[in-house]
Amino acid sequence: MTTRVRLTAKERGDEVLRAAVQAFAASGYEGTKTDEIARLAGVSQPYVIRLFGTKQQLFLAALRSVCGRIEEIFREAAADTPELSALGRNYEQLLSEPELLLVLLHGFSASGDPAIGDCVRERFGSIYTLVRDLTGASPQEAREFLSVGMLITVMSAMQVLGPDAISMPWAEEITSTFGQGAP
Amino acid sequence: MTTRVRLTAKERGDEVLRAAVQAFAASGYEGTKTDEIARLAGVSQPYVIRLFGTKQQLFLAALRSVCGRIEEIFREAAADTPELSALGRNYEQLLSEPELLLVLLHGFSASGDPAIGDCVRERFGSIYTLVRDLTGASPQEAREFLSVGMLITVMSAMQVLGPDAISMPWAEEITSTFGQGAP
DNA sequence: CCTAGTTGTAATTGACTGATAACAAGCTTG
DNA sequence: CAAGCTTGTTATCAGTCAATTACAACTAGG
Repeated sequence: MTTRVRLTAKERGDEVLRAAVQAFAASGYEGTKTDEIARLAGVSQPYVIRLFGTKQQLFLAALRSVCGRIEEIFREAAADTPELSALGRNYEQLLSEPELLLVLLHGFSASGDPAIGDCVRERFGSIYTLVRDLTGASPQEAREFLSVGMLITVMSAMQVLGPDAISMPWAEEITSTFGQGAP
Repeated sequence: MTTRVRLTAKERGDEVLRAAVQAFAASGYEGTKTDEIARLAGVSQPYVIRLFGTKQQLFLAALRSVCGRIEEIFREAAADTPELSALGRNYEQLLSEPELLLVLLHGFSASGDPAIGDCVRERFGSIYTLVRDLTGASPQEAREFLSVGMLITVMSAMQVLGPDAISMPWAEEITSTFGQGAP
Protein backbone atom coordinates (compact mmCIF):
# COMPACT_ATOMS: atom_id res chain seq x y z
CA MET A 1 0.00 0.00 0.00
CA THR A 2 2.37 2.63 1.28
CA THR A 3 4.49 3.90 -1.56
CA ARG A 4 7.60 2.30 -0.08
CA VAL A 5 10.68 4.28 -1.08
CA ARG A 6 13.37 2.25 -2.71
CA LEU A 7 16.90 3.21 -1.82
CA THR A 8 20.21 1.93 -3.01
CA ALA A 9 21.77 -0.77 -0.86
CA LYS A 10 24.38 1.76 0.22
CA GLU A 11 21.82 4.29 1.39
CA ARG A 12 19.69 1.68 3.13
CA GLY A 13 22.80 0.24 4.68
CA ASP A 14 23.63 3.65 6.16
CA GLU A 15 20.17 3.91 7.66
CA VAL A 16 20.42 0.45 9.13
CA LEU A 17 23.85 1.29 10.51
CA ARG A 18 22.52 4.39 12.24
CA ALA A 19 19.70 2.33 13.74
CA ALA A 20 22.20 -0.29 14.83
CA VAL A 21 24.34 2.31 16.60
CA GLN A 22 21.32 3.53 18.56
CA ALA A 23 20.16 0.03 19.41
CA PHE A 24 23.58 -1.31 20.38
CA ALA A 25 24.19 1.79 22.50
CA ALA A 26 21.03 1.06 24.44
CA SER A 27 21.30 -2.70 24.88
CA GLY A 28 24.81 -3.86 24.06
CA TYR A 29 26.01 -6.53 21.67
CA GLU A 30 24.32 -9.62 23.05
CA GLY A 31 21.35 -7.70 24.41
CA THR A 32 20.34 -6.13 21.10
CA LYS A 33 18.15 -8.17 18.76
CA THR A 34 18.51 -7.77 15.02
CA ASP A 35 14.74 -7.51 14.94
CA GLU A 36 14.88 -4.35 17.05
CA ILE A 37 17.42 -2.80 14.70
CA ALA A 38 15.20 -3.67 11.76
CA ARG A 39 12.19 -2.03 13.42
CA LEU A 40 14.20 1.12 14.12
CA ALA A 41 15.41 1.23 10.52
CA GLY A 42 11.97 0.47 9.13
CA VAL A 43 12.99 -2.66 7.22
CA SER A 44 12.52 -6.37 7.73
CA GLN A 45 14.83 -8.34 9.99
CA PRO A 46 16.13 -10.69 7.26
CA TYR A 47 17.13 -7.70 5.18
CA VAL A 48 19.28 -6.37 7.99
CA ILE A 49 21.11 -9.70 8.00
CA ARG A 50 21.48 -9.71 4.25
CA LEU A 51 22.94 -6.23 4.20
CA PHE A 52 25.60 -6.98 6.79
CA GLY A 53 26.00 -10.75 6.72
CA THR A 54 25.82 -11.42 10.46
CA LYS A 55 24.92 -9.58 13.62
CA GLN A 56 28.58 -9.62 14.58
CA GLN A 57 29.62 -7.86 11.37
CA LEU A 58 26.91 -5.29 11.93
CA PHE A 59 28.22 -4.64 15.42
CA LEU A 60 31.74 -4.28 14.07
CA ALA A 61 30.48 -1.78 11.51
CA ALA A 62 28.73 0.17 14.27
CA LEU A 63 31.88 0.12 16.38
CA ARG A 64 34.05 1.35 13.52
CA SER A 65 31.50 4.04 12.78
CA VAL A 66 31.42 5.49 16.30
CA CYS A 67 35.21 5.31 16.63
CA GLY A 68 35.52 7.20 13.36
CA ARG A 69 33.12 9.84 14.63
CA ILE A 70 35.03 10.16 17.92
CA GLU A 71 38.26 10.71 16.00
CA GLU A 72 36.49 13.25 13.83
CA ILE A 73 35.38 15.19 16.91
CA PHE A 74 38.92 15.21 18.25
CA ARG A 75 40.27 16.37 14.92
CA GLU A 76 37.78 19.22 14.72
CA ALA A 77 38.61 20.35 18.25
CA ALA A 78 42.32 20.19 17.60
CA ALA A 79 41.86 22.31 14.50
CA ASP A 80 40.60 25.06 16.84
CA THR A 81 43.12 24.65 19.63
CA PRO A 82 45.71 21.89 19.43
CA GLU A 83 46.11 21.51 23.20
CA LEU A 84 44.86 18.83 25.54
CA SER A 85 43.47 21.47 27.88
CA ALA A 86 41.03 22.45 25.17
CA LEU A 87 39.62 18.97 24.99
CA GLY A 88 37.31 19.39 27.97
CA ARG A 89 35.04 20.93 25.39
CA ASN A 90 35.16 17.74 23.31
CA TYR A 91 33.71 15.78 26.13
CA GLU A 92 30.70 18.05 26.03
CA GLN A 93 30.46 17.27 22.36
CA LEU A 94 30.81 13.55 23.02
CA LEU A 95 28.11 13.68 25.67
CA SER A 96 25.75 15.31 23.20
CA GLU A 97 26.02 12.14 21.11
CA PRO A 98 25.82 9.60 23.94
CA GLU A 99 25.67 6.64 21.58
CA LEU A 100 29.34 7.16 20.70
CA LEU A 101 30.77 6.39 24.11
CA LEU A 102 28.09 3.80 24.85
CA VAL A 103 28.81 1.68 21.80
CA LEU A 104 32.50 1.91 22.58
CA LEU A 105 31.81 0.72 26.12
CA HIS A 106 29.80 -2.21 24.83
CA GLY A 107 32.74 -2.95 22.56
CA PHE A 108 35.00 -3.20 25.61
CA SER A 109 32.49 -5.51 27.26
CA ALA A 110 32.27 -7.74 24.21
CA SER A 111 36.05 -7.98 23.80
CA GLY A 112 35.83 -11.62 24.81
CA ASP A 113 34.68 -12.28 21.25
CA PRO A 114 37.98 -12.44 19.34
CA ALA A 115 36.80 -10.50 16.29
CA ILE A 116 35.36 -7.74 18.45
CA GLY A 117 38.41 -7.72 20.71
CA ASP A 118 40.71 -7.25 17.73
CA CYS A 119 38.61 -4.38 16.42
CA VAL A 120 38.34 -2.66 19.80
CA ARG A 121 42.06 -2.90 20.52
CA GLU A 122 42.90 -1.50 17.10
CA ARG A 123 40.45 1.40 17.30
CA PHE A 124 41.17 2.37 20.89
CA GLY A 125 44.89 2.34 20.18
CA SER A 126 44.21 4.49 17.16
CA ILE A 127 42.33 7.01 19.31
CA TYR A 128 45.15 7.12 21.84
CA THR A 129 47.70 7.71 19.10
CA LEU A 130 45.52 10.37 17.50
CA VAL A 131 45.22 12.27 20.78
CA ARG A 132 48.97 12.28 21.18
CA ASP A 133 49.59 13.30 17.58
CA LEU A 134 47.02 16.08 17.56
CA THR A 135 48.07 17.70 20.82
CA GLY A 136 51.68 16.69 21.32
CA ALA A 137 50.70 15.36 24.74
CA SER A 138 53.06 13.08 26.63
CA PRO A 139 51.99 9.51 27.28
CA GLN A 140 51.12 10.49 30.84
CA GLU A 141 49.04 13.47 29.75
CA ALA A 142 47.23 11.40 27.15
CA ARG A 143 46.61 8.69 29.73
CA GLU A 144 45.10 11.21 32.14
CA PHE A 145 42.93 12.55 29.36
CA LEU A 146 41.66 9.14 28.33
CA SER A 147 41.15 8.18 31.97
CA VAL A 148 38.68 10.98 32.42
CA GLY A 149 37.06 9.91 29.18
CA MET A 150 36.54 6.42 30.52
CA LEU A 151 35.00 7.75 33.74
CA ILE A 152 32.65 9.86 31.67
CA THR A 153 31.83 6.82 29.60
CA VAL A 154 30.83 4.64 32.53
CA MET A 155 28.93 7.49 34.21
CA SER A 156 27.07 7.96 30.97
CA ALA A 157 26.22 4.27 30.90
CA MET A 158 25.01 4.45 34.50
CA GLN A 159 22.79 7.34 33.42
CA VAL A 160 24.15 9.71 36.02
CA LEU A 161 25.67 11.99 33.40
CA GLY A 162 24.37 13.47 30.17
CA PRO A 163 20.99 14.59 28.86
CA ASP A 164 18.72 12.10 30.64
CA ALA A 165 20.75 11.82 33.83
CA ILE A 166 19.25 10.41 37.00
CA SER A 167 20.06 12.72 39.90
CA MET A 168 22.71 11.30 42.25
CA PRO A 169 24.50 13.53 44.79
CA TRP A 170 27.80 11.70 44.44
CA ALA A 171 27.60 11.91 40.67
CA GLU A 172 26.96 15.64 40.77
CA GLU A 173 29.91 16.05 43.09
CA ILE A 174 32.13 14.26 40.60
CA THR A 175 30.70 16.19 37.68
CA SER A 176 31.41 19.48 39.41
CA THR A 177 35.14 18.68 39.33
CA PHE A 178 35.34 18.26 35.57
CA GLY A 179 36.43 21.84 34.99
CA GLN A 180 39.47 21.34 37.22
CA GLY A 181 42.44 19.45 35.90
CA ALA A 182 46.15 19.01 36.14
CA PRO A 183 47.80 22.09 34.57
CA MET B 1 28.21 -43.81 41.27
CA THR B 2 30.11 -40.78 42.39
CA THR B 3 29.70 -40.19 46.08
CA ARG B 4 28.15 -36.81 45.43
CA VAL B 5 28.79 -34.46 48.37
CA ARG B 6 25.73 -32.82 49.77
CA LEU B 7 26.18 -29.28 50.98
CA THR B 8 23.81 -26.91 52.69
CA ALA B 9 21.96 -24.54 50.37
CA LYS B 10 24.08 -21.71 51.77
CA GLU B 11 27.36 -23.43 50.97
CA ARG B 12 26.25 -24.52 47.51
CA GLY B 13 24.94 -21.03 46.90
CA ASP B 14 28.38 -19.61 47.66
CA GLU B 15 29.98 -21.99 45.19
CA VAL B 16 27.47 -21.11 42.51
CA LEU B 17 28.04 -17.42 43.22
CA ARG B 18 31.79 -17.80 42.76
CA ALA B 19 31.19 -19.62 39.47
CA ALA B 20 28.78 -16.90 38.41
CA VAL B 21 31.35 -14.18 39.07
CA GLN B 22 33.88 -15.95 36.87
CA ALA B 23 31.38 -16.61 34.11
CA PHE B 24 29.83 -13.14 34.10
CA ALA B 25 33.33 -11.61 34.12
CA ALA B 26 34.17 -13.54 30.97
CA SER B 27 30.94 -13.10 29.00
CA GLY B 28 28.82 -10.35 30.54
CA TYR B 29 25.21 -10.40 31.67
CA GLU B 30 23.41 -11.27 28.45
CA GLY B 31 26.31 -13.28 27.08
CA THR B 32 26.56 -15.69 30.00
CA LYS B 33 24.27 -18.73 30.03
CA THR B 34 23.01 -20.15 33.31
CA ASP B 35 24.01 -23.51 31.94
CA GLU B 36 27.65 -22.42 31.81
CA ILE B 37 27.53 -21.22 35.41
CA ALA B 38 26.03 -24.57 36.42
CA ARG B 39 28.80 -26.45 34.65
CA LEU B 40 31.46 -24.34 36.38
CA ALA B 41 29.82 -24.92 39.75
CA GLY B 42 29.31 -28.62 39.10
CA VAL B 43 25.54 -28.60 39.57
CA SER B 44 22.57 -28.79 37.24
CA GLN B 45 21.23 -25.70 35.49
CA PRO B 46 17.76 -25.83 37.08
CA TYR B 47 19.35 -25.89 40.52
CA VAL B 48 21.21 -22.65 39.79
CA ILE B 49 17.89 -21.07 38.99
CA ARG B 50 16.23 -22.44 42.09
CA LEU B 51 18.97 -21.15 44.35
CA PHE B 52 18.81 -17.60 43.02
CA GLY B 53 15.34 -17.28 41.50
CA THR B 54 16.33 -15.74 38.18
CA LYS B 55 19.45 -15.09 36.16
CA GLN B 56 19.02 -11.39 36.89
CA GLN B 57 19.04 -11.94 40.64
CA LEU B 58 22.15 -14.07 40.29
CA PHE B 59 23.88 -11.30 38.36
CA LEU B 60 22.88 -8.79 41.03
CA ALA B 61 24.33 -11.08 43.69
CA ALA B 62 27.56 -11.37 41.70
CA LEU B 63 27.70 -7.60 41.29
CA ARG B 64 27.17 -6.97 44.99
CA SER B 65 29.80 -9.58 45.78
CA VAL B 66 32.52 -8.02 43.63
CA CYS B 67 31.71 -4.51 44.83
CA GLY B 68 31.98 -5.70 48.41
CA ARG B 69 35.36 -7.25 47.63
CA ILE B 70 36.56 -4.05 45.95
CA GLU B 71 35.61 -2.06 49.03
CA GLU B 72 37.35 -4.61 51.20
CA ILE B 73 40.56 -4.19 49.20
CA PHE B 74 40.37 -0.42 49.59
CA ARG B 75 39.77 -0.73 53.31
CA GLU B 76 42.74 -3.02 53.76
CA ALA B 77 45.00 -0.68 51.82
CA ALA B 78 43.81 2.33 53.76
CA ALA B 79 44.53 0.51 57.01
CA ASP B 80 48.18 0.48 55.93
CA THR B 81 48.44 3.99 54.55
CA PRO B 82 45.34 6.19 54.48
CA GLU B 83 46.45 8.26 51.50
CA LEU B 84 45.31 8.23 47.91
CA SER B 85 48.88 8.07 46.69
CA ALA B 86 49.19 4.65 48.32
CA LEU B 87 46.33 3.31 46.28
CA GLY B 88 48.43 2.61 43.20
CA ARG B 89 49.18 -0.59 45.02
CA ASN B 90 45.48 -1.43 45.23
CA TYR B 91 45.20 -1.43 41.52
CA GLU B 92 47.82 -4.15 41.41
CA GLN B 93 45.70 -6.05 43.88
CA LEU B 94 42.58 -5.45 41.78
CA LEU B 95 44.35 -6.64 38.66
CA SER B 96 45.30 -9.87 40.40
CA GLU B 97 41.57 -10.60 40.70
CA PRO B 98 40.50 -9.49 37.21
CA GLU B 99 36.94 -10.71 37.67
CA LEU B 100 36.27 -7.84 40.08
CA LEU B 101 36.66 -5.00 37.61
CA LEU B 102 35.25 -7.06 34.75
CA VAL B 103 31.96 -7.84 36.48
CA LEU B 104 31.69 -4.19 37.47
CA LEU B 105 32.23 -3.18 33.84
CA HIS B 106 29.52 -5.57 32.71
CA GLY B 107 27.31 -3.99 35.36
CA PHE B 108 27.85 -0.60 33.74
CA SER B 109 27.00 -2.07 30.36
CA ALA B 110 23.83 -3.68 31.66
CA SER B 111 22.64 -0.51 33.39
CA GLY B 112 19.86 -0.25 30.85
CA ASP B 113 18.08 -2.90 32.87
CA PRO B 114 16.44 -0.85 35.64
CA ALA B 115 17.17 -3.28 38.47
CA ILE B 116 20.82 -3.57 37.46
CA GLY B 117 21.10 0.17 36.92
CA ASP B 118 19.82 0.86 40.42
CA CYS B 119 22.28 -1.60 41.92
CA VAL B 120 25.23 -0.28 39.94
CA ARG B 121 24.53 3.35 40.78
CA GLU B 122 24.22 2.53 44.44
CA ARG B 123 27.38 0.45 44.62
CA PHE B 124 29.56 2.75 42.52
CA GLY B 125 28.44 5.73 44.59
CA SER B 126 29.28 3.76 47.69
CA ILE B 127 32.80 3.06 46.39
CA TYR B 128 33.33 6.75 45.58
CA THR B 129 32.19 7.75 49.04
CA LEU B 130 34.37 5.09 50.64
CA VAL B 131 37.45 6.34 48.79
CA ARG B 132 36.83 9.85 50.01
CA ASP B 133 36.14 8.77 53.58
CA LEU B 134 39.15 6.48 53.82
CA THR B 135 41.68 8.92 52.40
CA GLY B 136 40.22 12.35 53.02
CA ALA B 137 40.64 13.04 49.30
CA SER B 138 38.89 16.01 47.73
CA PRO B 139 36.21 15.35 45.13
CA GLN B 140 38.71 16.19 42.42
CA GLU B 141 41.36 13.87 43.82
CA ALA B 142 38.85 11.05 44.18
CA ARG B 143 37.63 11.67 40.65
CA GLU B 144 41.17 11.44 39.28
CA PHE B 145 41.69 8.24 41.22
CA LEU B 146 38.50 6.62 39.94
CA SER B 147 39.24 7.84 36.41
CA VAL B 148 42.44 5.86 36.36
CA GLY B 149 40.51 2.93 37.78
CA MET B 150 38.07 3.06 34.89
CA LEU B 151 40.88 3.18 32.33
CA ILE B 152 42.44 0.14 33.99
CA THR B 153 39.05 -1.54 33.90
CA VAL B 154 38.53 -1.11 30.18
CA MET B 155 42.14 -2.00 29.39
CA SER B 156 41.65 -5.14 31.41
CA ALA B 157 38.51 -5.93 29.44
CA MET B 158 40.39 -5.35 26.17
CA GLN B 159 43.00 -7.82 27.45
CA VAL B 160 45.86 -5.40 27.02
CA LEU B 161 46.52 -5.25 30.78
CA GLY B 162 46.79 -7.87 33.47
CA PRO B 163 47.96 -11.48 33.67
CA ASP B 164 46.96 -12.68 30.17
CA ALA B 165 47.57 -9.42 28.35
CA ILE B 166 47.93 -9.30 24.58
CA SER B 167 50.98 -7.24 23.68
CA MET B 168 50.12 -3.82 22.25
CA PRO B 169 52.74 -1.05 21.99
CA TRP B 170 50.27 1.71 22.76
CA ALA B 171 48.98 -0.20 25.76
CA GLU B 172 52.47 -0.70 27.14
CA GLU B 173 53.15 3.00 26.67
CA ILE B 174 50.06 3.80 28.74
CA THR B 175 50.89 1.19 31.34
CA SER B 176 54.37 2.65 31.78
CA THR B 177 52.84 5.92 32.98
CA PHE B 178 50.89 4.38 35.85
CA GLY B 179 53.60 5.09 38.38
CA GLN B 180 53.44 8.81 37.61
CA GLY B 181 50.57 10.82 39.02
CA ALA B 182 49.48 14.23 40.15
CA PRO B 183 51.13 14.94 43.53
C1' DC C 1 12.79 -46.63 61.77
C1' DC C 2 9.91 -43.55 59.70
C1' DT C 3 8.45 -39.34 58.30
C1' DA C 4 9.08 -34.72 57.08
C1' DG C 5 12.19 -31.48 55.27
C1' DT C 6 16.18 -30.55 52.36
C1' DT C 7 19.26 -31.11 48.51
C1' DG C 8 19.57 -32.16 44.01
C1' DT C 9 18.48 -34.00 39.05
C1' DA C 10 16.10 -35.38 34.62
C1' DA C 11 12.80 -34.16 31.50
C1' DT C 12 10.53 -30.79 29.25
C1' DT C 13 8.68 -26.50 27.52
C1' DG C 14 7.61 -22.38 25.43
C1' DA C 15 9.39 -18.36 23.88
C1' DC C 16 12.86 -16.30 21.32
C1' DT C 17 16.30 -15.37 17.67
C1' DG C 18 19.73 -15.28 14.00
C1' DA C 19 19.86 -16.94 9.75
C1' DT C 20 18.15 -19.09 5.16
C1' DA C 21 15.19 -19.79 1.27
C1' DA C 22 11.87 -18.68 -1.78
C1' DC C 23 9.53 -15.30 -3.84
C1' DA C 24 7.73 -10.57 -5.27
C1' DA C 25 8.15 -6.02 -6.99
C1' DG C 26 10.75 -2.28 -9.11
C1' DC C 27 14.38 -0.33 -12.06
C1' DT C 28 17.27 -0.17 -16.20
C1' DT C 29 19.24 -1.05 -20.39
C1' DG C 30 19.44 -2.86 -24.93
C1' DC D 1 9.10 -4.20 -23.78
C1' DA D 2 11.55 -7.99 -22.14
C1' DA D 3 15.33 -9.73 -19.53
C1' DG D 4 18.20 -9.38 -15.94
C1' DC D 5 19.81 -7.15 -11.87
C1' DT D 6 18.63 -4.85 -7.42
C1' DT D 7 15.77 -4.06 -3.53
C1' DG D 8 12.89 -5.88 -0.31
C1' DT D 9 9.38 -9.20 2.03
C1' DT D 10 7.09 -13.40 3.93
C1' DA D 11 7.52 -17.74 5.69
C1' DT D 12 10.10 -20.71 8.17
C1' DC D 13 13.65 -23.24 10.49
C1' DA D 14 17.02 -25.04 13.61
C1' DG D 15 19.07 -24.07 17.68
C1' DT D 16 19.21 -21.97 22.15
C1' DC D 17 17.99 -20.81 26.77
C1' DA D 18 15.72 -19.56 31.14
C1' DA D 19 12.44 -21.44 33.74
C1' DT D 20 8.90 -25.10 35.58
C1' DT D 21 7.53 -29.56 37.05
C1' DA D 22 7.93 -33.81 38.83
C1' DC D 23 10.60 -36.84 40.99
C1' DA D 24 14.65 -39.05 43.48
C1' DA D 25 18.00 -39.41 47.11
C1' DC D 26 19.66 -38.16 51.34
C1' DT D 27 19.33 -36.63 56.35
C1' DA D 28 17.76 -35.38 60.89
C1' DG D 29 14.54 -35.57 64.73
C1' DG D 30 11.22 -37.89 67.28
